[in-house]
Amino acid sequence: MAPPGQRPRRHDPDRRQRIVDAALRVVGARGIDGLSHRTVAAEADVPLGSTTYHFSSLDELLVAALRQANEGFGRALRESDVLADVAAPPADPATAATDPATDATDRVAAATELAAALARLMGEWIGGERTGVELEYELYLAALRRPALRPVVAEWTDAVAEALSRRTDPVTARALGALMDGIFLQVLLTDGTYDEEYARTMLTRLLAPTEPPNRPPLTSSDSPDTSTDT
Amino acid sequence: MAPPGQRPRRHDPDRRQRIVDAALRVVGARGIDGLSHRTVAAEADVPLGSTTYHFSSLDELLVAALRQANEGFGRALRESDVLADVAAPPADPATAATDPATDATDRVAAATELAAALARLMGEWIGGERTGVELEYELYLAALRRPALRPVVAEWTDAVAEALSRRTDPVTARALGALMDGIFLQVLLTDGTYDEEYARTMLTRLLAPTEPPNRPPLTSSDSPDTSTDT
Amino acid sequence: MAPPGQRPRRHDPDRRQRIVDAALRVVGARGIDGLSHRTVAAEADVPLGSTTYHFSSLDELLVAALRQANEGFGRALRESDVLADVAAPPADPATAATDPATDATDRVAAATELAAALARLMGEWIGGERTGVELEYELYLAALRRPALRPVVAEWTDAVAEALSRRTDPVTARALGALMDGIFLQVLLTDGTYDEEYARTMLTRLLAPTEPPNRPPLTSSDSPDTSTDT
Amino acid sequence: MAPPGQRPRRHDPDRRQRIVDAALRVVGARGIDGLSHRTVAAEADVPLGSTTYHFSSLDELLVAALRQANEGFGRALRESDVLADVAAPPADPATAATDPATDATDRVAAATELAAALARLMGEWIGGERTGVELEYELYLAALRRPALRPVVAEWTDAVAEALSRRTDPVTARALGALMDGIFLQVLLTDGTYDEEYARTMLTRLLAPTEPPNRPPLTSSDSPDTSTDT
DNA sequence: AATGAATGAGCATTCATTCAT
DNA sequence: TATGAATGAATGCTCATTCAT
Repeated sequence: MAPPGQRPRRHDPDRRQRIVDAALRVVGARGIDGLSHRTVAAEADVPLGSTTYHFSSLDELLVAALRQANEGFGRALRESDVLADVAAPPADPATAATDPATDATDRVAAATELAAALARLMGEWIGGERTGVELEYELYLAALRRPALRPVVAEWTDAVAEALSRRTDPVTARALGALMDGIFLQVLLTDGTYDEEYARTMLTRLLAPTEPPNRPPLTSSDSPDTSTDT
Repeated sequence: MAPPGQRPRRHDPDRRQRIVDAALRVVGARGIDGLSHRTVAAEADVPLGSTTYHFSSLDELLVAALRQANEGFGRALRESDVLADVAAPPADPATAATDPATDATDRVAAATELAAALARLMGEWIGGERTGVELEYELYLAALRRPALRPVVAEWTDAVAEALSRRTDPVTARALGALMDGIFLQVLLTDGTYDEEYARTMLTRLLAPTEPPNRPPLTSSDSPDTSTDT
Repeated sequence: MAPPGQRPRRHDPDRRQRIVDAALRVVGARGIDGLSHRTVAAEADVPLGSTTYHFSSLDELLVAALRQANEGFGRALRESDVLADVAAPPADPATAATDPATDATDRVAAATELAAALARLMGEWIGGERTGVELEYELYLAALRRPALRPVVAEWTDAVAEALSRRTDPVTARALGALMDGIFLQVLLTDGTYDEEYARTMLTRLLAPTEPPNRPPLTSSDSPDTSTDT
Repeated sequence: MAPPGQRPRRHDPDRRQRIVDAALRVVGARGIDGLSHRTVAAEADVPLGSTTYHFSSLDELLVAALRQANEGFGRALRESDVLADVAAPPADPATAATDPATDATDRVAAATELAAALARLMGEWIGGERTGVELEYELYLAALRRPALRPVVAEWTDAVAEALSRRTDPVTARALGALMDGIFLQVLLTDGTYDEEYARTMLTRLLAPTEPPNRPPLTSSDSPDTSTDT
């Protein structure tokens, strides 16, 4: 039994974990630029050499930290009502297409509901301590210049897309993620405030595909300009 | 008279400008973390003291650099056909609502067109050297942790929103910006490829406000799976 | 029974040998300064502790490595035609001194031949990958500051001198070694190219003692064999 | 006037020089491996940052140190009687070739003399503190793995060759340098003793081109300058 | 107004070695 | 007998900033 307050502590399992936790605290408090072997060692109360032993480079530590942060939000997502089985995932639109009118109505309702749930979740997340969101976005955005983080970000966006795919098609799911990112950033980067109503509206639009009103849907003239890309 | 071969260059107007240009090159090449008084002095070929003289802190230099980068994209935006006066800006959707049917048709056409123009612009931007986009996003996102940059980012998002407001309402304009950011980031952060079709589709949805149900619209062919990505 | 995919490898004979081989590769690739318990363990694919177990200090490992490198060149020397018994080793110049003229002629011919063989061998050695020579010289020269290596270097120079003594007297043999070292170093230290002709010429001179022809100039005390080496 | 013992010392010219001197002392005392920004700063009694300011890399410092060491030996060489104009430099052996017999005699005498002077100089150098020679050779040999030093070594060998060219042809001059290096190394690397007689003998041989006795002495095309160096 | 010299803090990383198993 | 974990020291280097000109 090691005397408390001292620092013999040879055998120390889950020291690795403690270091990751400390890294998240450091990034939260001082930003990624504030993360160094020294700062994290101090925060975790372990010797300097210990941090380089467990994570041979800072990138490695960042990867672990980002992955852990992702799990945090993933859990929040899962625990929220976003994924509640209000309506069965309409994975295949064709199956349920018995009564068009009813179907459409249901789909719009489901979309509204999902958008609202997402907007609420966003509000909850950003409403807490700003540090939390900032921390996660800082790690997330660091992938811009640190290729080592990119696979982890990809894992993350895939996971979100997949989760939302239970309530919409995969492509839309990705777009929802993109829009949520964009909205968060507008708030974070400009010292703005989060407007849940705005988020809900826009997410809803993304979920309700452009459907021209009561006219024979898209005229053929619509096809050509579709293909204008590249 | 300065001895030839030396580097006197006292009285040097636009030295300030040269420093900003150099800063952009440095950030493009080595990231924000690679920006220092030294690196920028070397890149601009000015004495070290000169950089601290003109920009007493790095933040100040970053502000100037971000502002200049913004102007670059602003110019591209203005020169593109995104803002072409195809249709008069329907600033207030209510005003033009004379003939619902015609109006709706026009609006859909205008939306499709604007979305396509934006998606194309995005493609052009990201299609060039990745460095360019990366550089701008790096400066832009740096505001997350550098309050000094936040006003500049706000200026920027306001400018974009205002520009787009000529073709849609201000709120939607902001959302377009958010979605564009989100899409760009998905590409940049995951080493992904830009899918113009996907971008066009989602921007279109954002531009086509949710039309309340009770009508029998949707043909199955119109459902989300249209957006074939990859 | 070790689980597959792991790396149990307890009882591993010739692990010691594998470590020495790895050390040579490491020095070849990264220089002596790049040699550490860690690098060699990685290169040999053995656990870190294993290197400190078999070689309690780096000097010990260097000794083993140098000895092994020497054997490599020793073998090359033996396999070359340098030691071919073209002419019987004129160990004692005096013995054969029957007919001065003939003898002198023969000796010149033998010297020319030996010098040519040595120069050729040098060319072959340095002509391959520069890494090989560099590696050996690096270990060899390390003795300058590492007394532990000096006995090994002495072994080596003695061995070379002894080998050459079959074709010339011991003192000259040592000088040949010295000149070869000097020539190699001129090439290695200045990024120069090896000039076999030059080497041959100078080795020949060393082998053909300044024997004043039929004139009486030099006092006998001046002749080379006077130089009693230790 | 700065208070002694303190360390204000802002304006300090020739601090650069002091650092180089300190570097030589450090290498002399602890070897190149013992040279670090810290050790040299301590030895020179300057702040750590000062060493990195004046020499942005250790290689740069080593270059300066080696150059300075070279100058030391160069001075010794110049001050010795090695270059004394005993006989006019027979730069072109052909010119003086009036009376073959006399000429040959003179040349042998000159060679003997030069060799003796060189051997004596070597003895003086190595006879002093071993540290001096060791230090210079350590820097010199470091070029093996540090390309940055190679040009300096080349400068040096060229300078020596050129100096000796006043007393012999350039190719032979280079060979003299090589042999001297080789002899020094045999002493330094094996804890041996310097044998001036041996050195003199071998240097003499190098200076006395193999001229077969009483036979028509090799056409001039065969003389040392044959060895076409680059 | 402009700048080169100077400096102390801090950085990521590598390392020989110790130690408990 | 081997070995993975652990650790404190050290290294090369970059830096923002200060200061005397």
